[in-house]
Amino acid sequence: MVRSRPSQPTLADVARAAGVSTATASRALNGTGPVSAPVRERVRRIAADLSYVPNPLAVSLARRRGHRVVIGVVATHAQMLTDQYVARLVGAAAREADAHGLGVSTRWLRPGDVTPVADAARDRGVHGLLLVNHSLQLLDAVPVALRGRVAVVGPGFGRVAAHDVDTRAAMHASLRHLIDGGRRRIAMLTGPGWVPSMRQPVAAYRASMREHGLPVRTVTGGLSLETGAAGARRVLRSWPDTDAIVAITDVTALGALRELADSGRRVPDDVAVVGFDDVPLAALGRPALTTGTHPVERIAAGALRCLLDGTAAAEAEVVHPSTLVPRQSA
Amino acid sequence: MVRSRPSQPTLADVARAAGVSTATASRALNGTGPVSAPVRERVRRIAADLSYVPNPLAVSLARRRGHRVVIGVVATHAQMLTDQYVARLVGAAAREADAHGLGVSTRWLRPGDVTPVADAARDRGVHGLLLVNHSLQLLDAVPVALRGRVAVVGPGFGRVAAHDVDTRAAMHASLRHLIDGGRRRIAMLTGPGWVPSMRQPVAAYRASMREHGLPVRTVTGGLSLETGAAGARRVLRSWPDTDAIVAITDVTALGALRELADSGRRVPDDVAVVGFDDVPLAALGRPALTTGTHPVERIAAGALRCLLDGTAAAEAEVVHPSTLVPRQSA
DNA sequence: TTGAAAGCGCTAACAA
DNA sequence: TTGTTAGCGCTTTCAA
Repeated sequence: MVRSRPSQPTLADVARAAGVSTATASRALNGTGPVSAPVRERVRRIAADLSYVPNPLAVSLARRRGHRVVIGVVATHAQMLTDQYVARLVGAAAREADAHGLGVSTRWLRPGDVTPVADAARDRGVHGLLLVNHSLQLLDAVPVALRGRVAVVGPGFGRVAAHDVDTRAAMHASLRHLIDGGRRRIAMLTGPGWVPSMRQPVAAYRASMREHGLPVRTVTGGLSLETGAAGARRVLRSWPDTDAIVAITDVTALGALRELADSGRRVPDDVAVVGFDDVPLAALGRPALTTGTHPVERIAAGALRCLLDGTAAAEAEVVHPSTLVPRQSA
Repeated sequence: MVRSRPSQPTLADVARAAGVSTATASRALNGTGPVSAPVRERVRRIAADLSYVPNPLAVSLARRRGHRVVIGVVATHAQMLTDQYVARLVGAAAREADAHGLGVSTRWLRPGDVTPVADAARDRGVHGLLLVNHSLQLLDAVPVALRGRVAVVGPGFGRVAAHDVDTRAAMHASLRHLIDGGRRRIAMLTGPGWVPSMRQPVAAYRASMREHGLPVRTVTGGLSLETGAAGARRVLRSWPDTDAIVAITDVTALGALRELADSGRRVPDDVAVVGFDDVPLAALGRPALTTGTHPVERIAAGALRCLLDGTAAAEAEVVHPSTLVPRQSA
């Protein structure tokens, strides 16, 4: 089959110009296997001269690995894929992926539906899977074919490589800040029960409060502004003497802030409020929200990297620190 | 070379089971080329029975096309890649890409530096390029090798396929809303000059104001809260009787809102404010910001789709409508 | 309407 | 330390 010469130089071109076989050229460029120093240098120089760029498709095909990382987001509604947090995560992953010649794509996973994981295992284009908002059940459904190619953002349950923010330490820091500021009757607005990553801070809150001999006051909520406001209302009704509220997320905290304003309480004078996530809005609102940072970019980069390096098999649980940002609300 | 049988069925397996050649099987499954109806049916059924999933890498390699879409974001700082707008765009693109078995990655382009575009053309893994915040100069630097595989978010200058929000109509709608509400002395906070997509709304503002016989009052700004506040301050100093401000983005508008509050003006009583983008914060703040929606998800999906379909060559300029969301600020 | 076979560009097992 | 060569799984000529 005669075909017009493609413009891009291939490994064969480099090898020919260097007077070696493609195998040697491959070894020289990848640093894999034995190659004499002079040959390696020559091959590399010639590759540079020809401005040779390996075809990542051919590389991946030959290495039998996929070309993209699928970010599986567990959510009740497809709309949650456009959530700020998810977008931040995907953006960071997409950036990290570029350096490796890979791409990322996102996929919606319904809670309880594990078939997408099996599908991913069957798709040879999938290099790895990054799970968000996953449950333990989902991790248990990961087929062997995908072993070592799965990482999660959140708790790993000792099953897979996991990258998470240190919500426990963040909660301790928030409570310490409040207690140091003289608050004693501190209530917590928690998240919905189906998100496992939101159970840890609640546990930390309980433990910390007990440890300080302070009353435990929790109200279960959602993740929206409205549920935050409703939660604050419930708190004030149940325990009118509450002098501080810690919320599971900034959005919840902002809802609480609004409710407090509407009910005539002064923040932070009457009630202090602390959030978590440090969304852009936190710094801009009035009063500006005291909150803990969420190093999403670092988490995404870390998780993606261990997926790309094949480090996922290590099943490491990396916890990224959060920093308390004191502003006006507490 | 002996190798353990891989678990995934290949096209060869399907062809063998159907008693045809791989060529016929390929044609039958892809619907390309002539295949008799019964053969096609048989092949498809067998493929389904075997739960055959084509290897996207092999497909792409054979078809000589890339496996990922690179989103090139022109920005002065790398940090702008973590911008809300960009994250929303990337998130939407990643979602759309998944259905096509592709991935996306992002790359930072410094203003004026066109080498990354040439690099992308040289990388056989790049299926297409999606440019954001691009300049005309950048589009002119697109090498022929990339022709028809580039799409942009923003103005296409008649060079490439372009998807954009209808900023012109959005500006007209905002001004109509203000004028209907009795405002006459309407100032505009514009964006930095190097972002070409931000010139159109300014032009629309000028045209519309002239058309109504109203005074044109523009103040050049940045895209941050601070520059928004500074812009509002300049407006009030230059034209103290200003009764409305339209801002190039929501963040700028929020900055103006804060400045107005600090200077004791009531919104919307003394001065009305309209933004653009409809960021989450717009609805949550007090007063809630009147703004125009920015259908980023639809823009990203559209741009990506025309990249994947090869429709990019059509050089179509698709303009997505924006909707005015009246809230408290105007 | 079908099949044989030549790629696509690279990696890695094996022999030398 | 190097080269030969058989894949990786699919598409697409070309001849039948």
